Amino acid sequence: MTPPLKPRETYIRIATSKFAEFGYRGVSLDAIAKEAGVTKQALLHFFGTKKKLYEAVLEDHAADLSAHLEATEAPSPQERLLLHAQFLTASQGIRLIIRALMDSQDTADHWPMKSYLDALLSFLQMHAKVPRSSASHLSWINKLIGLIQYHIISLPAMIGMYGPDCAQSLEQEFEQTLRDEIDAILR
Amino acid sequence: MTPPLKPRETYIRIATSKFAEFGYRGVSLDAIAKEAGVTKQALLHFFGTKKKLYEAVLEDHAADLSAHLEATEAPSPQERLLLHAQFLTASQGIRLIIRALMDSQDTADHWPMKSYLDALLSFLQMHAKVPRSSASHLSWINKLIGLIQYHIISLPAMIGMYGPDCAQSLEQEFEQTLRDEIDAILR
DNA sequence: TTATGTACTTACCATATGGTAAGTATTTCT
DNA sequence: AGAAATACTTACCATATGGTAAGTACATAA
Repeated sequence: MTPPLKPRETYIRIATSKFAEFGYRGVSLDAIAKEAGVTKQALLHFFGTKKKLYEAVLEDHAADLSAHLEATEAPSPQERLLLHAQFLTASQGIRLIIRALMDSQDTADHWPMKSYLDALLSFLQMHAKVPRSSASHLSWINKLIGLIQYHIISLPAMIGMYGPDCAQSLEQEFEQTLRDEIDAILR
Repeated sequence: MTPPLKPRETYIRIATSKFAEFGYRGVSLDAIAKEAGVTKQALLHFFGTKKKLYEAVLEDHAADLSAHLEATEAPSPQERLLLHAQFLTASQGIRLIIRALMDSQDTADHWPMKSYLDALLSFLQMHAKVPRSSASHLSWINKLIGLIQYHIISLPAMIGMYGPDCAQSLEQEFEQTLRDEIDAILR
C-alpha cells in the first residue's frame, strides 16, 4: 500500500488538477484549500503566495512528464513515443501546459516546462533516422502537442455540438494521426 | 473613410481582444470598460451581464470567421483554405476559440462557434477530392486548428526558452506544415 | 413642446480574493 | 522536561468584482 502523501504533495496534486481545469486566474486559493479540507492559510504556509504555488505545480508537473518519458519502455522508439503521447493524452498535463502557455505573460517570467521540452528534444535527436535541425524537431514537437492538446480540449465541445456518436470516430482518427506523425519523424 | 463604430461594436471589439488574451475569468468588466473609456455600467447597459457580453463576443467572432471563409477568393480551393488558415493564424480568433473551448464547462451551455465549424465542414465536403465521412473531416479540422493554435500560443514561450533565433525557422516549418496538411486533404 | 429612447453616469452593495498577523496543537529533537 | 519545528487555525484587512438602482444629458419623434 502506498504511504500517505505528505501535505505538500497533496496540495500540489489538487492544485495541479484545478489549475489545469480552470487556469491560474480561474482558481482561488480557497477553492483549492476547500478541496483539500483545509483553510487557504495552510497553502500560504507552504507556498507563500498563489504565484509560487502555481510555479511549484508547473515545475512538479514538468518533472513528472520527463520522468514518464524516461521510464517508458517499449520495443522501439516509435512505440515508446506513442506510449508517452498516449499518457499525455490521458493525463491532465496537456491542459496544464496550454494554460501555462496562454497565461505566460500573466504569470511566468521563467519557463518551468523547458526541462520537459529538452527531454523530448534529446529523445528525438537520439532516435530520428534522418538528422534534422533542433528547430525542426521543436516544430514537430509543437505539432504533436498541438494535436493532442486540441483533441483533448475540443472533444467535449465536439460532443456537445455534434452528439456523442462523433466521439468514437474522432478518437480513432486521432490515434491514427498520432501514429502517422510519429512514424513520419522516427523513420 | 470608415464610418465611426457604433458603441456596441466598439465594446465587442475591445472585449474580443481582452477575452482572447486573458480568458473569461481573466478579464473584468472594469478592464474592458476602462479601455473603452467608459464605466462598466455602459457595458451592463448593452449586454446585461458579463456572460451575455462574452456570448455576444463569441457569436460575433464566429460570424466574422465564417464571413472571411466565404469571402476569400483564390484560384484553387487549396489556396483559398491556405489564405483562410493564414488569416486565422494572424487574427486573435484562435486564442478566443481555445479560451472558449477550455472555459466551456465554465461558461457556455451552447456552442456559438458551431456555425463556423459547419461552414468549414461544408467547404471541405464540397472540395475534397476523395469523399470522406464528416467525422473524418471534423477530425482534420481539429488537426488544423490544433496546429495553428498551438503554434500561436507556444511561439512566445519558445522564443522565451530558445531565444529569438528559433522564431523564423519555426514560422517557416509551420507554414510548410500548413501547406502539406491542406494538400493532403484537398487532393 | 412634450414624450420617448439612447447612452450613458454616480452611488452603492454583497461577495470573493490574496494576503498579513498572531495564536494553537502536535510531534520531534536535545 | 524544555525547545523548536511542523502544520495548521481564527481573525482581520484592503482591494476587486459583478451587479442593482436611480439619475442625467442629449437626440429624435409626435
